[in-house]
Amino acid sequence: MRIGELAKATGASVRALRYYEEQGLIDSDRSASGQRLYGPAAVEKVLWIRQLLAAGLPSRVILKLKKCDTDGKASPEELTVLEAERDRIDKLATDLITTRDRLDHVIANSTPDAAKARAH
Amino acid sequence: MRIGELAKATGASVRALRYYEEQGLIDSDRSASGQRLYGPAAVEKVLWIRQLLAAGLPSRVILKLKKCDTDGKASPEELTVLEAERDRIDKLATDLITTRDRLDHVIANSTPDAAKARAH
DNA sequence: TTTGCCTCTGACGTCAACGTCAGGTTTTAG
DNA sequence: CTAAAACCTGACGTTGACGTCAGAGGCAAA
Repeated sequence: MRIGELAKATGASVRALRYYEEQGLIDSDRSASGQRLYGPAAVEKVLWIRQLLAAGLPSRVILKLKKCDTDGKASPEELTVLEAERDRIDKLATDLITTRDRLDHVIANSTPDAAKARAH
Repeated sequence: MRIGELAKATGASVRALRYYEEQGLIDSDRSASGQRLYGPAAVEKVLWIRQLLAAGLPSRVILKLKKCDTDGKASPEELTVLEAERDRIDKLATDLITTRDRLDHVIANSTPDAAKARAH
């Protein structure tokens, strides 16, 4: 598949895909004329990258992760970084839940028919 | 308390606190010479703001939220925005959990003593 | 072959949440 | 009284993940 098709399949923009390649996060074959060509496995890879980006991992760290993934091994320092990221994500997730709950509470108090509840 | 003390109490930098004020997220009294003075309640307010920022809410949205909080009511459109943010946070949190799990899996496979497991 | 869309490589623009520096005033410790 | 530390207002710098534009070439249909 070409880059436009991969973009549609993943939700990433064409620019984003070129950026990922520029950062070393994905690879591509090239046609005789220089156009990028991807196998079907690229879809999953890009989706995974986007999940990690959404989780706040910078592309440098995702690059480490990719090496671990392909090599099946990591240096102790890299491993430390990855574990730190995992813990950060974990804390972030639980913090987000409490934030959502508080936000929900504020919304409830701002909802018109909450006047009754407050009046009580 | 003055701005430096509030910074230490909240973990925010002095610059960040001035930025929050600039965006209308917090208020401050001023001393005769123009220095910012805060009541003890400011600590909680700032911590809440930081939670929301960490959750990815832009300051514009946090400003809406502040108005709802002080007024105890919101316009329907504002309410829609806030509910959308809540849902976004909710989805983000669950996505983060699955991302962490996948990341954990990769880490396990990259750990030296995982060779045994793979060899099996 | 011409039309219209896709793709290419630079390269500059953007945006939010601050960091940082300059140049000056204020507060506090000794 | 003085020096260090904290504070003030601008204003410019930074960072990451792209958006956007320019100029040139590639590809399928009619």
